[in-house]
This record gives sequence, C-alpha cells and structure tokens, in this order.
Amino acid sequence: MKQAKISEAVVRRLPIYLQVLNELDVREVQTVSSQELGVKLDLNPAQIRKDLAYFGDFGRKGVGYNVTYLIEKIRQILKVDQTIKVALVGAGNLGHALCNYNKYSKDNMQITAVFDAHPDKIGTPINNLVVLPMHELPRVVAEQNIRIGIITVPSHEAQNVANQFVEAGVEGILNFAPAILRTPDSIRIHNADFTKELLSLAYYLVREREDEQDESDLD
Amino acid sequence: MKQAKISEAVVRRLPIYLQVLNELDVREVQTVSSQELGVKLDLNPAQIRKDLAYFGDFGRKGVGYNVTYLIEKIRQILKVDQTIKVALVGAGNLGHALCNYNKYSKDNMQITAVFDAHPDKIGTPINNLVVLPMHELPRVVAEQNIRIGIITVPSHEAQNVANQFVEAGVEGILNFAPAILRTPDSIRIHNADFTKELLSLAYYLVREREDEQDESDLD
DNA sequence: TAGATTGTTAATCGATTAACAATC
DNA sequence: TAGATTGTTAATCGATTAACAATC
Repeated sequence: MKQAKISEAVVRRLPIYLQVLNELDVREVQTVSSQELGVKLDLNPAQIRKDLAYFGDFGRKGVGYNVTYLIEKIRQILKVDQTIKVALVGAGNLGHALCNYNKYSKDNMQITAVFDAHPDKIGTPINNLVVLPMHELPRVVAEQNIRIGIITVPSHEAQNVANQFVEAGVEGILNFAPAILRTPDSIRIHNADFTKELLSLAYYLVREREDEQDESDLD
Repeated sequence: MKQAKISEAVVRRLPIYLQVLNELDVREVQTVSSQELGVKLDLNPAQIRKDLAYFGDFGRKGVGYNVTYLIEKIRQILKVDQTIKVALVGAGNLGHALCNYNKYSKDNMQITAVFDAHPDKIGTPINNLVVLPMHELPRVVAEQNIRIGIITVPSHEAQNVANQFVEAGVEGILNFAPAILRTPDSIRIHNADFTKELLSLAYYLVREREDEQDESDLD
C-alpha cells in the first residue's frame, strides 16, 4: 500500500469495478483476474491492477482477486461501507426519479430529506419522505448529518441552492442543473448534466444525413 | 483548420464552451477571449484555444472570439445546427423528467417518440407525445429518422432495449441504467449513470465522522 | 503605433501500457 | 513443479501548458 495522490480517472473507475464485481458476486463467482475484468470492461488489465494497487494488495499472485473481499475493500475506499446521507432539493420529476432509484439501491447512500421552494410542493409525499420547505434545510442537514446535496432545480435556481447547501455544511454536491456552480474549493462538485452528455454524443453521429442543404464551405 | 483525430476530452469540453457562450450571448456580450473563458470555466486559456483550433480559425488575433459566431460554429461541430431526433424507452419518472427538460431546451435535439414495454404505460400521454408499445420502435425510428436512443428502463432490461435500438438503426445511445451494454463498435454509447457519479463523489468526502459508536466528547 | 490575443510549436506533465520478477 | 497472475518498474503514449511569432 502506498499513499500517492490518486488521480480522478482512477476514482471514476472504482464504481465501475464495483458494478462488475457485484454482478459476479450475484452469480456466486469466487475469484476474478484482472484479465477477466479487463475483457468485461474493455480496459487494460495492467491498468486495473495498478488502480487497485494504489489502495492495497488486494489480489493473490497466481490466483486473482477474491470477489467479495474486493467488493468490501472498494466500498471502504469509496466510504460506502458506512451509510452516507444525502439531501435533495427540487421535488420535480427528476427529484422523484432519483428518490425512487435510491429506494432500490443496495449502496449505503440514502436520500433522507427532500426540499422544495414552491409552496404547492411542500408537504407532498415522496416514498416515505415528505417535501420540506427550504428554511428547514440548515437544521435538517445538521441534525441528520447529511454530507451530500443533490440539486434538481431549474438552472437559474441552482447557484442559490448550492449556496444554501454549502452554508448548511455539506461536503459534496451532485448537480443536475446545466449551470456552472461557484463554491469554495473545499466543496466537491460533480455535474450530472445529461444535456451535455447528449450534445457530445451528437458529435459522434456518423451516418450521412440528407437534410443538409448548403454545403458551401470552400476555402 | 486541420483534421487531426480529436480526443474525447476535447469533445466533452465543447458543450461546456457552448453553455458559457450561450450565457454570454443572453447578456449580449459580443466578444470573449480565451483568457475570460478560462476564468469562467477554470480551464487553461491555451487549452481552450487549442481545442477550438482543431476545428477552425474562429478567433481574431488581438481581439478574441465573436460570441454568436463561435456558438454557431460549435453547434455545427456538434451537429446540433440541424435537428437531431431522439427516441426514449422507459416512461417512468426519469423518462418523464427528460421529456420535460427537452421541452424547454433550445438545442436542436428533440425527443420525438417514447416507448415502454408495460401495457399500463402504453397510450398514456407525455407532453404532446403518447407512449408507444415496443413493437412500434423499428417502424417509428425508421420513419422519423431517429438517430439517438435514450434508455431509462431498469438495468436488467437495458441490454434488451439497447439491442432493439441497434437493430432499428440508431447511431448512438444515452444509457441511464447502471448496466454495461454490449453493442457493435459502430454504435456510440454514453453512460449517464448517476449512481456512479454519487459513488465517486463519496470518495472525496473528507470531514471526519463520529459514527463510530462510542465517541465521548473529548477535546 | 502599442497593447492584446490568437494559433501553433515545443516543453512538460501525467496517465496508460508493457514487461517481468515475485510468488501463489 | 509448472502455470498463472499479481504488484511494480520502466517505456510509451497522449494531453496539458508554456512560450512566442503573427497580426488585429
């Protein structure tokens, strides 16, 4: 085990490893090699070994990795061996979708509070929660020890919500709004803006389309 | 303009540039420098200039970039200067959320058909669309010239839906299910799995937690 | 003109991959 | 033992950043 600084690329692969390992675990596979993982994930086996080796010696030479052990270790690394509480602001369709997703997830991340600014939303039920007004946010975050905030409000409200999350003391924010949030450096922000995902996907479209009229870029 | 191969990292930044440029455009800003964009996006100005230069000479030395012109150019690069039609499978909460989002978007990407496998969903309205049965998918994709498929079904159904999209002739898939999809290399897949986003976010949580049982209030 | 800023080449930095000794 | 596979170092590859001539 060494404690070099871990690059973001490495961290982003850990959940993918976890996903495949969980699938193997369901199928009661005991052991897996970096070779096999590489095939499944379309990654270089050396990269997988190196990624894991940043955090410890999890494998056995000549054998491979014990599936349940590696799951346990990666969960520890990602801190999801403990329960991590999450608050969500924005009780629209997307907010509902995430709460539902959460209900079925076996990860130890739980949305334990939902907020909305609009009076007609407040008090309505989402699963076993009730939508709370924004002014309750600081108290609930503190009392419940909530560490992550999810933003599912329209983009013009996103910065305001982010400010309130920061003020309330969350450590990380998952932002679904297509807005660039300004927060202190100590706050980790991950953007999950599907419109950007869709735009970059469009770049890779290849089939010729016949609805291009003007092809006049001569040089 | 050169035609080197463009790395994925570059393509992923283009939608971010577009977003900031759109904001500037709304505020009727005429011109912007790579320096200014860099500050807004927390990116190195040289990187921004280099990214844009892959596609053409869009700027003016000593002046900067014309905002509306650059928007136009990036939209061309991303192919969203034309309308790109999208089909969605999975009329749950998430599917609804995406359709709504779409309604307000000013990008030329339109969800023009929604499908679901479950009889009780079929025929229900989403905005100005009606949920169609899966067996209509090949016909509708062909007739409407649909190029992108969005998957918002539970993960155990995701591969099956992906197969049907591929069969129907879409060129790209945006997958929201936490599943690893196998498709021909010619099909571009982007994953928008927020559970992975949340897990990698958890890695960066830093504040010490006291949820080890016996933590008497020392110091 | 003087100041500003691009486009691009060269330098640096970091991430991926290959190779292999260690060892199960 | 022989075969397999890890953990890790060294080699390669690619992406980011610095620097600067061109020029508005």
